[in-house]
Amino acid sequence: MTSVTPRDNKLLASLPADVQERLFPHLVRVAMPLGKVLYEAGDTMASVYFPADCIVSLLYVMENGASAEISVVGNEGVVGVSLFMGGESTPSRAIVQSAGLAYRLSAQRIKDEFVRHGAVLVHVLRYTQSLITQMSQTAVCNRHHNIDQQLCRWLLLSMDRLSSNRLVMTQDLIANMLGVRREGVTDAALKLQKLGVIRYQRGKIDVLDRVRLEMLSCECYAVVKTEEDRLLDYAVSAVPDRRKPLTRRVTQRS
Amino acid sequence: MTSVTPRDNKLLASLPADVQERLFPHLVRVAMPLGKVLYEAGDTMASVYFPADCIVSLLYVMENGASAEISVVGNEGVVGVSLFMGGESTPSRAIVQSAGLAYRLSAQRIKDEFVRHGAVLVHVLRYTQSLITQMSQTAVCNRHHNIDQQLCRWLLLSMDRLSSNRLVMTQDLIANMLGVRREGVTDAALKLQKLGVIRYQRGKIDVLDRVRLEMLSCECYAVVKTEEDRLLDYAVSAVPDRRKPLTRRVTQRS
DNA sequence: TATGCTGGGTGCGGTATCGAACACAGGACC
DNA sequence: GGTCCTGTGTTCGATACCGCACCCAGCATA
Repeated sequence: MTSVTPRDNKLLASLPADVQERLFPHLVRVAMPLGKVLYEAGDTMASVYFPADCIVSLLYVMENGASAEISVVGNEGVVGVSLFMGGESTPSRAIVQSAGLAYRLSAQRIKDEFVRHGAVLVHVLRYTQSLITQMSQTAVCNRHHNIDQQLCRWLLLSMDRLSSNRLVMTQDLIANMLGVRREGVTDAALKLQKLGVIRYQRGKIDVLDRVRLEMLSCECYAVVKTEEDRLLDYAVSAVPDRRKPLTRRVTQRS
Repeated sequence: MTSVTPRDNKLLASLPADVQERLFPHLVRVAMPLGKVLYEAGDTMASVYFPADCIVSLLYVMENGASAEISVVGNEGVVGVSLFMGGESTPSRAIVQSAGLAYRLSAQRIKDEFVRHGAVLVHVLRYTQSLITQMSQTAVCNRHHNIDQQLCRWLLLSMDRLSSNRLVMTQDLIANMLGVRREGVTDAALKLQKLGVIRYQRGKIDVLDRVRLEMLSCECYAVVKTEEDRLLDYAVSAVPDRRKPLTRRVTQRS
């Protein structure tokens, strides 16, 4: 818990040493309790957040109150891409889905760094593209796949962003994220439990058989994961304009 | 038809004069016939396309062949944002949804221009953010709104990208875009026709009452349109880092 | 022990959409 | 004129999900 450092965020960790030296002194470690709202839809953003061990959901809330998660951000990325995209705000809400810590950076710092057109620009843009993939795939998934499959996808995406295979998350909250009824999640979760893939009890979900979970998931998880692996291959992406090999890795355990 | 110029693309038109002078000689005018595939999912992109009077759909195709449009690009934007985002490819297909002309620019030219970190970077990033809004809203719309509403949204988004209020588009194609059955579109279109909002005949759709169409649409159209207006206010966005006023304009006729 | 709250399980009718099959009409082509 | 193809209209049963209502179990608190 106290051993968390900025380098727990993979995006930060992958930046060149000189950029890290320049940036890290300005990072503020902040607690991210479950349910904390980082931005409300339309808010002008004052900072970006680099999750260390928490998960943040980007959620659209409709006029009638119904909602749907469009993407999820963990220690592989950053919350608040609109800041460097130039829009300063988005119509979505950012809310903490799994508690933990994050590092906050002021809007001006990230923009200054962005304008230098160095590694930060390259990294955050590639990350943003992976976010676009996740959003697009969510759109398709919402259209074509049933709750059972979507629950699997959601569990996998969440697990990838945590070190453990236990999620602290009620079915009601999951239903809100998926934009479906709580009962629908109950049904799907019951099926998974009967298959021995997960076990849950009052808000705690343990994934017992990840491989089977992947098989039961729709293709959307694999697409997102593959594209993430390709785009966030931070280790070698520090040189701008260097073409990445396009090989797609097979989905595998984190 | 022959009077089309690069300035018919609003993104190009809004660039500063010096950038236009540098860029325009490298633009190639290309025909965009209905159904032409600009990129297949996963293709490495060789060029970007600035639509002049055509519409391009970004489409996800699933393993089982089912598909869904995640966003639509007209003369307000550019096709191929992955090129400057750094990914070089996306898992989506880009396909011409309404025939016309576009201006093609090679991958290297756009990247060179991007690296100068001038108006082009600012413009395309803001445009990309509006694209993100469209994708996100599509995800939510797919989850929560019925075919009737989605058809209205889709017609409005398409009309905004054409000068006329006639769409040349069969119900079957629309169904592919929305990711629903053709019969579902037939039903929805029949209702709209009976209300006197549209008239159609064998692949030609005339919008007779746009105001009513907007009222019948779900909120998703207004959200996307408002955000587009805010982000693509090209006229005054040429200065990097200049903060835009955050006033939201009411949705109105194009 | 009583109470209350939260998380989860179940049942029921309603509805939107699906998959499939078929019928019909406009227009192009011979 | 006849023929064919494409675009549209219609029907029917299946199903996934919804809204609602209610119940039960675990757990904390008094």
